[in-house]
Amino acid sequence: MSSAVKTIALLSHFSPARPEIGLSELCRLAGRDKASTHRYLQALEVTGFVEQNPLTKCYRLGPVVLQLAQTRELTVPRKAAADAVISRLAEVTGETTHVSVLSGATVYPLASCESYKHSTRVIIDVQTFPLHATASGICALAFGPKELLASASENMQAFTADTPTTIMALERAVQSARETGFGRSDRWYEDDVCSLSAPIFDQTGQFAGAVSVASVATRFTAELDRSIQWHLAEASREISRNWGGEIPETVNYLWDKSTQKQNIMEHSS
Amino acid sequence: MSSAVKTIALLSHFSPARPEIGLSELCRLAGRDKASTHRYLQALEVTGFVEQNPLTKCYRLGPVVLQLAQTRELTVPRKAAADAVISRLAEVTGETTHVSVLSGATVYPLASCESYKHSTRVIIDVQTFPLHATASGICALAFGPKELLASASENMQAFTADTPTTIMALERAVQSARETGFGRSDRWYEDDVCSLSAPIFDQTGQFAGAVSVASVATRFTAELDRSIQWHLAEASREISRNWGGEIPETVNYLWDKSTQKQNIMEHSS
DNA sequence: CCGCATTGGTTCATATTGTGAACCGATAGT
DNA sequence: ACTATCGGTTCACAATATGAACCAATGCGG
Repeated sequence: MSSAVKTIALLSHFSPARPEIGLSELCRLAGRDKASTHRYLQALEVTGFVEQNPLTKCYRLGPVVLQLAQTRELTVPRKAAADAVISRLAEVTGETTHVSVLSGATVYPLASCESYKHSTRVIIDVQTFPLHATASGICALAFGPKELLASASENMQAFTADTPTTIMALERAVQSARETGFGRSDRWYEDDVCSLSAPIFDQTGQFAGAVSVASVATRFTAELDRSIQWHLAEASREISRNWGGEIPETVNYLWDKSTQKQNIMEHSS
Repeated sequence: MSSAVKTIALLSHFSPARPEIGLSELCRLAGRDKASTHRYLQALEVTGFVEQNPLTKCYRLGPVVLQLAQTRELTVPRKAAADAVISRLAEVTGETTHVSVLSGATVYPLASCESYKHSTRVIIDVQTFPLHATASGICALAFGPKELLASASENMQAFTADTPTTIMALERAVQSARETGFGRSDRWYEDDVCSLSAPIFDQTGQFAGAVSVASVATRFTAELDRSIQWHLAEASREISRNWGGEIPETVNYLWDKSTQKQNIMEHSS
């Protein structure tokens, strides 16, 4: 691994939950010695990626990240387009919603929105969505480039008792997503969290990301499941359109079928 | 220089004006060979800092920068606080306004706002504000840590025919800023651009950044100058308050004096 | 259709750079 | 006064970065 990657990797330890980190603490988090970590931090400091709180000596993210984000958003204005959609999605479903994007072999969070309908709700605070254990990840495997499966199977960490840890279990989940048009994670990544995801497609016609609803497992009824599916399909259609893409007919067919089935069920009930 | 710094430095070549860059082009911009540049880019790609446009093979900023920016903004929510103020400032002055922050020995842009009052206006598209040639930089030298002067005098590049390039000229500018409470740049960085800056102070009582108005030189009259000074002082007071700081009495006194002098002039006119 | 230029990307012997245990001085709690 | 922690530095040793030369692919003018 290049030293540049090791240096840059330090940045991933900063998060809203842990925005300021001292040298020793960062050593522990990164699993490295003080000398190296300090050198890395100096490299990040001269480039403006971190700055040191002069009072506490702790490090925090620096101002250049704001510049870069602005350029990224002007280049690929995906966040702004997704924000409004997931906000509405959170409102109608009453659950936490989020959008993730695929870059290389990794699914990154792009934006999230919490609903205030319930006093308990899911908080999205992850750096990357594991391919094998999250609804977004399953979506990526089912509708994204097929090389992803290799990456996914390399590291199938068990986050909960239910996380799929065998290739067979993973392939079953992926197959199910391809048949329904939705990724699904039932207490696979966090206890008590059920998630549903719909794939998003961009101007190249490729899988570009996923829009998801994360619900507290205890209130995730079959009815809510159906409702979320319908709204997810709508949300994905809208975001895909905003990103310059459109839903492939094969996927559209799956969603329509799923919706029709629901209508039938609703009529018969 | 560490390889990490060299790697990270590649990111600074991405800007709204040049959001996607090919390998060869980046080699030229960075002044390095293809092999190294390619290795750097791979490091940036695996960490999600850049991604490759699959069609053009060009590289562009990746999604992680958005994550980092979000964390930064939650940690140090300076941009949001400044945005509203510079927007109003742009409206009342009719000129382009911006806010910069000091991190280490570098002044970075944080936010900018263009006025639509005139058909010609200044566009802010810089990565860093040179200490010796911009109003923000002079502010930093005049009111920031005194070590900055050494950094500034190390590289006094002449951007225009009027850029101060001697220590003496620079010290004169800094002295003037200390006496008036405003940084000033009269066609020092770009031809036809006059800028005025007021220092911003944060919760530690230290200089934290500057708020500036950049005007097209040909319409920069003495009257506009006075008007901008008054509004800048107000803007700085407000942003400093938002950032948890307050204006030192010494600076407040300078601004008040400046305003009073203006009143006297207005009365006598 | 050919030749020339340019693209993104790779190889490998060489030389620079990264590494981390041990260390220092400062601070804080017992 | 003792101990533990903090941020930060040193230096012999080991790994990593470097870049000229090299492919293969693409585009373009004649």
